Amino acid sequence: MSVKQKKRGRPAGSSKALSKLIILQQAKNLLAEQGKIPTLRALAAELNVDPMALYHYFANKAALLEAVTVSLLEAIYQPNPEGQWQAEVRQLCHSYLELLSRYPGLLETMLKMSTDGPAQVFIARLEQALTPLALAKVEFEPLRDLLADYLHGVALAMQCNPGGIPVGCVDAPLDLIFRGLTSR
Amino acid sequence: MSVKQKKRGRPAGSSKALSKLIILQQAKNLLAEQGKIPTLRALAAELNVDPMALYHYFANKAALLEAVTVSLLEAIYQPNPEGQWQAEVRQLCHSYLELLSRYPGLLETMLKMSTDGPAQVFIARLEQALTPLALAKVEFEPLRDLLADYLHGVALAMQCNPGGIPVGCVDAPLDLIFRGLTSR
DNA sequence: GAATTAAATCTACACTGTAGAATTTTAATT
DNA sequence: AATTAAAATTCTACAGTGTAGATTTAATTC
Repeated sequence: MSVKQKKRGRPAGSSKALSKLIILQQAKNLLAEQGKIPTLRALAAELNVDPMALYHYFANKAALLEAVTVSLLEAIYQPNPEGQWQAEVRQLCHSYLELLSRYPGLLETMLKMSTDGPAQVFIARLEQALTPLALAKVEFEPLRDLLADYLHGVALAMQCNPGGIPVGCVDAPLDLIFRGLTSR
Repeated sequence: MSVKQKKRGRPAGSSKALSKLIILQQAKNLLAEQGKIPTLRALAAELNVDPMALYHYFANKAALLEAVTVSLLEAIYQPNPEGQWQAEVRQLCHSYLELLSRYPGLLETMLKMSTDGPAQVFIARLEQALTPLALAKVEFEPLRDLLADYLHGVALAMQCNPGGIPVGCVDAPLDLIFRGLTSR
């Protein structure tokens, strides 16, 4: 009887073993704990469930990771539109980077997603932070692209070099960007 | 005799089937053709050789990819230190991006490498292009970090969204950076 | 000529995502 | 109440991945 064989089929009573929420929560835990995307088998083991059970809730692994990404990205810093814009942007960037580095794989998942919803979250928050500047579209867009891609590059470096790069590394480059912005 | 069984053991005469160079060349071809890192089996098949033969020349797949990376990065644009620095930097960035997007996987391989030789190539060329500005160290370093990580972010976006992003997308953000640089 | 090294193949393993079928329970329909 | 359908789960199995280890053959060295 070495390995306990679990009973097959739908569980009795109202004791559903799983739910999207539970799966996502555990996936986030493992992602943060192990610093890398868990395998479906590892995730299922943690949930005490057969790996294939996950497919009842998500079409495939990519869909699961996208759901994790959407859910996590809501948590980035919400800037105060009436604050000091430079400090607000800085805090937003730090928050974004902390998230992307605490949950490796988020970045690639986000960039590969068909819906750009998650990517828009950062951009929307950036607009909030920059409200005081009242930038025109042609001024805002290059800044947005520069900032987003720069942070993605830093996040990628962080996740290729775990623990070796602090989020503060963006401060001097951010100053450089700000300088180009204030000297219009 | 459906499948032809190749003769085992060291080949006769001076007809060595493989060499580091041949492997690297074919790896680059497949990388560019298929737009993704080939499997060792695919690479070996293209070379008409057993997959394990590759391990005679490289310790593992990562080592092979690192060799590809080192070899390819030499090819980026060599700026003229006496040219117009803005145009030189722009051309360097375009060249760097074209390389990173033509050979997906290069970026991650480079960032994960222990030796930072390959990453230094871009930085050295950037210094060349910026010679006319005679920047102090404290001015150069933020610029270097900003530019490198920004380009890596763009390259990542390109490789997550194949064919959808032209290298020219960096032009406006580059102008923004240049502005912060000329207004010292 | 014997021993060593070089260059290759073969076999086999653990790990991955996941397709497809079987099983058990609950809900819906007749 | 009986039947049918749907939901929630497990089991089995497969193809694809990198690669460890043993084996084979030929060239080189002593």
